[in-house]
Amino acid sequence: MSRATLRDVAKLAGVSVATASKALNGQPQVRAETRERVVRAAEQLSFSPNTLAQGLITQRSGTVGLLTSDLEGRFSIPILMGAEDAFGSDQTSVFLCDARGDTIREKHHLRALLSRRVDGLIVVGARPDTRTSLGDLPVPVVYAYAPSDDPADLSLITDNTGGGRTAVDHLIRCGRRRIAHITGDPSYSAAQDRARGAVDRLTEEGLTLAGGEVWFGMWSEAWGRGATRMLLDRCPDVDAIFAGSDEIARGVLDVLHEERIDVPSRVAVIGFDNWSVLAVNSRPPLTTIDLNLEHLGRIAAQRLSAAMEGTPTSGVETFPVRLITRESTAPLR
Amino acid sequence: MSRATLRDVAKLAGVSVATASKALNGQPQVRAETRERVVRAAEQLSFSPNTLAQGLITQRSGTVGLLTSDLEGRFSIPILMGAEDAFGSDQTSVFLCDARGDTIREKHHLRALLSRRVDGLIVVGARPDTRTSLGDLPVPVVYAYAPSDDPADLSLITDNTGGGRTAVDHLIRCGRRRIAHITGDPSYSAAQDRARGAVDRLTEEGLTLAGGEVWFGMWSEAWGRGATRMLLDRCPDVDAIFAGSDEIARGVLDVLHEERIDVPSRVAVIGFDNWSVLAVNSRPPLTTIDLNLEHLGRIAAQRLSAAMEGTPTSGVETFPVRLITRESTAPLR
DNA sequence: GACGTACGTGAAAACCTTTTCGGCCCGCTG
DNA sequence: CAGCGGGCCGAAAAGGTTTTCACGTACGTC
Repeated sequence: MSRATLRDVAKLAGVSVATASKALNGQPQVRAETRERVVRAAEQLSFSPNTLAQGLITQRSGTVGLLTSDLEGRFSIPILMGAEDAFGSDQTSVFLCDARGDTIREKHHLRALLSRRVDGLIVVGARPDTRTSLGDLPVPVVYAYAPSDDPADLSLITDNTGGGRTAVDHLIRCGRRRIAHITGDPSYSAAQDRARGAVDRLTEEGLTLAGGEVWFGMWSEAWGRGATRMLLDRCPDVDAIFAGSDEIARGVLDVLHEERIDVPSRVAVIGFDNWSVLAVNSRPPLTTIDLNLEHLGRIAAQRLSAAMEGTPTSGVETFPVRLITRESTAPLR
Repeated sequence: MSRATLRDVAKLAGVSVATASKALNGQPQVRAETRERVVRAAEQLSFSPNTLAQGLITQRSGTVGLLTSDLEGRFSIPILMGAEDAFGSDQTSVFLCDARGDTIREKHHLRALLSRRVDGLIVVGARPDTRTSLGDLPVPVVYAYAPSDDPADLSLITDNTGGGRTAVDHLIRCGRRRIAHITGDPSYSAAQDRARGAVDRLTEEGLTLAGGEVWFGMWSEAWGRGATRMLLDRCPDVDAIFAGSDEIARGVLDVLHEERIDVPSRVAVIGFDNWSVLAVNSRPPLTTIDLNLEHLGRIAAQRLSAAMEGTPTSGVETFPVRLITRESTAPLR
């Protein structure tokens, strides 16, 4: 395969480049018969227009940058996928850049992306805490997952507080009253927010946390196991555990299983993240909260498109999470 | 921030665009003093060259496409990361496209990428079986993880056979003699290859598989659990289990734990993939085989660069895997 | 003082496409 | 028959950069 240009096509069709261009782009001022000839010539040479040249003149590159710090992580990928399919793949392609949490690498990538004249930028954080704004750029930017600290930017985030509330609400509806919350690193706003949502819902019901307080620790199975042992020790009549992540939930389930405490009949367990390799394969399969990240990605793409068309928005938009019920929770009795 | 062009810079510096270009690109035929003036002007306007225009004339877009079918999966990401850092991020940016296993979507993406004049293409499969070649393209292509069926293409794959051999070799060195192999879907060449490597190594040692044959099934924890129960039933004196994936290994560990069979003192367990969320957090942490995919990605980028520079290669290159020892294996006694 | 050389600079072409505008031809109207 | 309008096409400019080549100046050499 070689590389035909529009001029080659025009020559083969016996017309000028201008006409060839119009023919291929569906412009009306070209006779049907001529158009047909051009189209055939283009096919014959397997012509595909040089997007660089197009971008040069339309001032639109048809590309966007996705700047992440969480490539190995599991948050940016679903967002990326959502974004990818919200932009028609023929219209817009996405440049993926992973800054690996390094600010200077991020600057570097940013520079490269601007140099490539991306039409917009999606910035995905590694954790849901606010991050510093990229400042004023010549292209629109959407922050996803981790919000920008500048209210003039547009940030799209998941509703962690609502997630905590939803989780506890589900447990209450299952008839549970002695609900504990084991979660991860307290320096994560996600941990704080989920806990707050959980406690709020309990309070509404006139309940307090089993175990007396939130069990903060680490985002790991090991912590889930350790905390569960301590919890059972201190509060053996607990009838539900809300884990701050699916990893933690796996640890919780593991210990309950070891102690021959049946899930869900005696203790219900709910996780967070819907990380399917963990949630689907656990014993029993884990009820959990899905962050709906593909949706977030799709919306990010839409907002970015809107901004590119000239109608930017700003502020923080919060998106609801979704309860995924599996078998680790069930009504009492 | 606005968008300065080279002309603006030139005007501000009081030189022609030609001179400005040469000054910024380190061409020798510019007086030092002039260069300095241009550079300052460029900084002042925060000029960044339009890569589209550069690409148009140099016939190099400085981009490559990464075409995958496994974005949600865990194979393409490490490869992508390896590739990303092998290309200097300032030299080359990567377009990420996920075909989601759909051939027509793949064609679509391919068309778009060629239209964007990518300088090269990396194709990553979702599973390690051979895939049909994309055929003759105007840019070099490297197939990674899943090899192309056309020997004229260059394919980079992991050594699954060697991995199976390495796993069993390690178990043998731990003094194990009654080694079973529980693995996934037999339609995957990965499953077949790993099994073959395992059996070969056993044969060299004059051993046969505990349980009589390879236990093919599914790539899931549940199958790992089920198979282990059957295995213990039929062959209670097994002293090592080689699991075809870390997921399966988790299932294996789970049942052994349930049956109060100590790992590694009575039965050693080794997994495959080094999927860290599974392997690191298991009880005990899992010895496993790492596919070294970042390395594969880096090599893919290097081979692609070489091909872009005019020295293409072809055939299938196989890359060694790596044993990661944790605590689920140990010498007997 | 004439000439050659080296160096620094600028004009212009090239990359490929889109779009505007002018021109041509045809048929129609008055 | 003159004039006019509409339909179709091509010439040319534009977009931002790199590169080639020619030009001008200053200097050194004979």
